[in-house]
Amino acid sequence: MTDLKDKTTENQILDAAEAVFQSKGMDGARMQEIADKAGINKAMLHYYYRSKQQLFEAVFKKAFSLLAPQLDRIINDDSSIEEKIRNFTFNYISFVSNHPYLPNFIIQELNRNPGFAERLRQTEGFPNINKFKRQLNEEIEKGTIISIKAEQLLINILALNVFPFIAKPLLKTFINIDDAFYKQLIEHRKTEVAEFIINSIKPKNEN
Amino acid sequence: MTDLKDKTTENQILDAAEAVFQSKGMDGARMQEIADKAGINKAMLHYYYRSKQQLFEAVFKKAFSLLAPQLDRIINDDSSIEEKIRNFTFNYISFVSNHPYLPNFIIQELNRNPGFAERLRQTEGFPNINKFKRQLNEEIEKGTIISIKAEQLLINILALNVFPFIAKPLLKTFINIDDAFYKQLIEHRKTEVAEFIINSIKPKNEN
DNA sequence: ATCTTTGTTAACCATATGGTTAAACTATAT
DNA sequence: ATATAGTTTAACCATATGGTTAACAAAGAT
Repeated sequence: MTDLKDKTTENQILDAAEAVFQSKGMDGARMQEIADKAGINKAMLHYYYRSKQQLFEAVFKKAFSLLAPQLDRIINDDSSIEEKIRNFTFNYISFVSNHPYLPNFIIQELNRNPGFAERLRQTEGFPNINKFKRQLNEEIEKGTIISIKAEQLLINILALNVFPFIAKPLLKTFINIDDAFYKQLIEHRKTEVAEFIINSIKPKNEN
Repeated sequence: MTDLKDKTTENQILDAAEAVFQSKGMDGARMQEIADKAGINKAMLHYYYRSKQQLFEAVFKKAFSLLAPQLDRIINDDSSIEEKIRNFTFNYISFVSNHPYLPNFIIQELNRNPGFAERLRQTEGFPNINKFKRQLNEEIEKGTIISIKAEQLLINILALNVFPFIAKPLLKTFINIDDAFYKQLIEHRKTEVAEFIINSIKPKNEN
């Protein structure tokens, strides 16, 4: 019977746990709130996931597995560096716009528990950057891209794409705009960020 | 007597609270741990700062007032956009290298309590971007900088400078390097990030 | 039909946690 | 010396919190 029918409860729990953990973090989350949101008894949480920690890890791994393989796929396909930058930017911002809590959740919890990050590398779909590195160096060699370390470029790509979601409250206040305008800025970034990056790594005087 | 002599206890508390709050966040911090770290009785925390919330806010405001005015000063001085980018990048990365918990602490707590951000705008030293905006638009008019919205450029500048500190555990795993090498990457970024940005906003074919 | 496994609940438990209190201590002013 | 105001402590308190238990319900297997 544990096939598909009674998965409902387990899924209700996971859904509720996602909502609570992702908006309040491990420390701020309360088992009671998760139970309430799932519409079940608190004991059920422990019946399906032994402890808060294990429920949390289930949520975390699911969240991570939603983002990481996406990045991995794009940086390891057959397109050019330039196309990869455009693809990643567009896909990532589109996806995260619909899951705005994800990036902050992941980064926050990795900060709380840095050892966690290491355990993730073993995960299926964890981004491998070797191909990207080789490809970038080839394009630099050919002169189609200026000299830049792959690590730095990858940090820059991630920074420009992820940061606006993580720092939204700060940035909104800083540039003094409301939610609607912020959303609009993000929308523009789906293409602008890629151009910004590409502009930066394209050689000058290319005529 | 409350002049300078007995400020010690109050300062010990604030120092301890800083350490604990900044590494564990509001939710993860424990009053007992702060008391222990300060080497005093837990009741003292409430004697000097009525509640956890008030102690937290003291820590938060101090942290914010360490970063914000620095940014404000740079973007409102008389130098060119290009110089401002170089100055900010160098100063910010240098400063935060010595206070690595600060950016994550601030951004995390603003996410936990977005209303907090609004209250900060009144703060002395809160960055005002109007001059930067005007200046940027003038330079764009003159053709020394390509067309870009001030808001987007500011987001990009902050993203490239701040993100590597916030996402350190993720990035370390992602690009598969140890602490020493990460430190080195950051060191390079003190100048590289500015060049990256400037490269991106400088018109091509400038000869 | 009834035994067994799985799912669910209400009540309970031990401990952690933010906060309080009353008494003791310290030092200064008179 | 001693009254006074500020400082510090140990003990205490109410509540929140993660987790457990025992009894009960549902459903499949025999």
